[in-house]
Amino acid sequence: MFASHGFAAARLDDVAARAGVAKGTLYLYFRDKEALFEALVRSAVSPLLQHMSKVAAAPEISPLQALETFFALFAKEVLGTERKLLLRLIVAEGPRFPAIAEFYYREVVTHGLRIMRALAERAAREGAFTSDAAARFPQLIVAPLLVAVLWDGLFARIDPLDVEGLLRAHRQVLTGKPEEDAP
Amino acid sequence: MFASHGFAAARLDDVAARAGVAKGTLYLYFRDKEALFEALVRSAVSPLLQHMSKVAAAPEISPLQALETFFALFAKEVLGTERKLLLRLIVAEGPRFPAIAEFYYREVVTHGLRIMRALAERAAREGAFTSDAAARFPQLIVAPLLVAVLWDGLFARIDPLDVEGLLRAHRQVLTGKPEEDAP
Amino acid sequence: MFASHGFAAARLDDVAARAGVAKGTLYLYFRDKEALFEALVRSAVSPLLQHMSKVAAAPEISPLQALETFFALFAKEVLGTERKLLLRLIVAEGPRFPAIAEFYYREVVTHGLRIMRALAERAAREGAFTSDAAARFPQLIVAPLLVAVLWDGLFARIDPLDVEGLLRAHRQVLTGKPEEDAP
Amino acid sequence: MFASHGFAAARLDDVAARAGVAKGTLYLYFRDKEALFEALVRSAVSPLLQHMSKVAAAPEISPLQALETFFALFAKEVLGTERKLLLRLIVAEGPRFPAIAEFYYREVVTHGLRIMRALAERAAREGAFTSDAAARFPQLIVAPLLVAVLWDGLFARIDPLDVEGLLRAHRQVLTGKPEEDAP
DNA sequence: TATGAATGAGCATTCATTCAT
DNA sequence: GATGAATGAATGCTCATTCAT
Repeated sequence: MFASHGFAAARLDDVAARAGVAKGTLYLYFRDKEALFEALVRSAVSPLLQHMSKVAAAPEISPLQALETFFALFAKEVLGTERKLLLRLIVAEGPRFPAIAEFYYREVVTHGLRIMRALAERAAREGAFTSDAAARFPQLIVAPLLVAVLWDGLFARIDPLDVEGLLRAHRQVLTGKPEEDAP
Repeated sequence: MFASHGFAAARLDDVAARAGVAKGTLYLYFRDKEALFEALVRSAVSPLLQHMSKVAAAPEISPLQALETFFALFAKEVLGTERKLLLRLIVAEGPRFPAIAEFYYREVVTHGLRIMRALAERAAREGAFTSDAAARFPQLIVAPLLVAVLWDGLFARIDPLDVEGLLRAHRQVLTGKPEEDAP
Repeated sequence: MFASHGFAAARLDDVAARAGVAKGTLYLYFRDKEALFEALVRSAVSPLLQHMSKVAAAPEISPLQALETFFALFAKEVLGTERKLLLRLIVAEGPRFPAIAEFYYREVVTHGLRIMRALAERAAREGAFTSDAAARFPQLIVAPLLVAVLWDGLFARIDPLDVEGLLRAHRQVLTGKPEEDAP
Repeated sequence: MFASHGFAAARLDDVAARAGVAKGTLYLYFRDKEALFEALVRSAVSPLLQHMSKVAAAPEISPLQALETFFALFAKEVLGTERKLLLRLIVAEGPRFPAIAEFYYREVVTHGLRIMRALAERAAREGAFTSDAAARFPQLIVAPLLVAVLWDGLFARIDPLDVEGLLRAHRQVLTGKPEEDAP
């Protein structure tokens, strides 16, 4: 409900109904709507973390392979599931919920950027990336993923995005190669 | 009010107060809250479009210069003003206001991407970009800008972003050059 | 507007529009909505009075003929026109507008009943009516007319009323004749 | 509240206060103001129906006695109670609430007229009525009752109606007898 | 005299929150 | 623990009324 309606427009009636409990029951577990919302985000974030850890724990494969794997995982496990809604939710409601934003920053953003940075540094060292720019600003690696998620939410019906093509092109830019080798 | 509170949480009382009119007056000009919201977005978007067109219509400057100008303009006119709130607003409320999303797509996204595509094609042809990847997916050029806006709204207080550095690094990645010439 | 929507639901916007003037103009002529309403009713009542006078001024025809004439006039000039709305309006809003009710009583009801009473007295004297009951309660003569008006407003769409038949039957009852002579 | 103020002017605040509940509580039981209004009419009408059925189901009493009983019942249970307000309410608001009008027609009018018609037919057959006019248009029997209710609402303060006298005179007219036997 | 933009009190409706059972 | 009926503050919207032009 929160993901599809936003914080303010989500009704606790519906939340309770979807949870299969009475509305009053919610208040046994959460002080108020905000607390429920924050708990939801926190709990929804952990699977995201686990997925990220998987990628991070990947064995010694080349940076490019790691990037490809990461992108594929993202496409499948975030864009392909309701997890994309979580991302949108944080972007939409974060500014009004500093606690949420901070939590998300601490639990997801720093981890993710650390992994991306390590990847980019290795890639720069090994010559896979044309510079250490992405290592200094690992946000550059993730930015198109975020665009994909938001595009999906906003314009999917008008002009669906070729996510795979976008990510392939993104890798092309990062590696500076005019053409990507067929897999 | 919309930008800082979101659509649902913005109260028309406050909107009217800020506008210096009585609540009823709003209804002389807008059918309802939603119409007011759409009008706001429309009106706030026009100057953005004009700015973009200016850059696009720039005469014979190199693609890299155009990129730099564009980024600078963005940093100053969007990130440096309340317009960044508008962007966040659209991202946050767009999914629930298809009309807004479609309007924004038609009026802003297509224009913007067309300009970026033209720029990227020229850059690819002239060898300024390492490939035509950005020409095929001009979203790649804009993605870090969006990230900058969202980062600003979410994490500015915790970990402010070096926007200039980010954009410089972004240009570095796009051009494939290990280091950018000092301006 | 008042007739079809009732006092409360009639909007002065619409009244002004139908009158072809601006809303503010109404207030040049009427202190407020109530004053306008009362003026409307007062002015609409006068044609009713004129019609009644016609009947009253009828030459020396038999009571039965007078009755027939009166009923026919009513069917044509009240039920067949928008005047029936006025009647409904007074019935509906009268209880909340004592001034209206009193005015209507004074201007219409007393006149009407006086005429009916005179008619009934003559009819009783001449043996056209079976008793002086209708002379003592001339409302009895008018009651079916009122029923016809209200029925028209409430049930016309479900079960239209044969007004002519009703009034013929009513005359039959009043005169006590098993069958009415064909005219 | 509805009866004394009309539908539009009745405030749910007052309704709730009179019901001894909070305003929000009303919406637990009725979808909106209109639904509440319809429910009110429905609930107020049922006792009326039951009373009527009682009289109708009366065993072997003469038509005249039935008529007398019916009129007495009406005087006591409608004119003597707040139910008369209901009648006025339906007359006043019916035209704007077709559902109400139809419901009232189906549930009350048809029943009532059927009973009156049966009574009138028997009376005509037995010679108690001078013709079958009232059997063909049973509205004629009820009309003075309606007049009594409306008169009460409109002119009671100016010129109270002798209801008993009116109804006695009405029976006189129906039966064609110059004078009614003392009971 | 006429306008119509502006007003703001008023009201129906919603929904987060409470609490007796 | 769980319920769900009840609450009442909050808010979008309407419309009679005013008044500067």
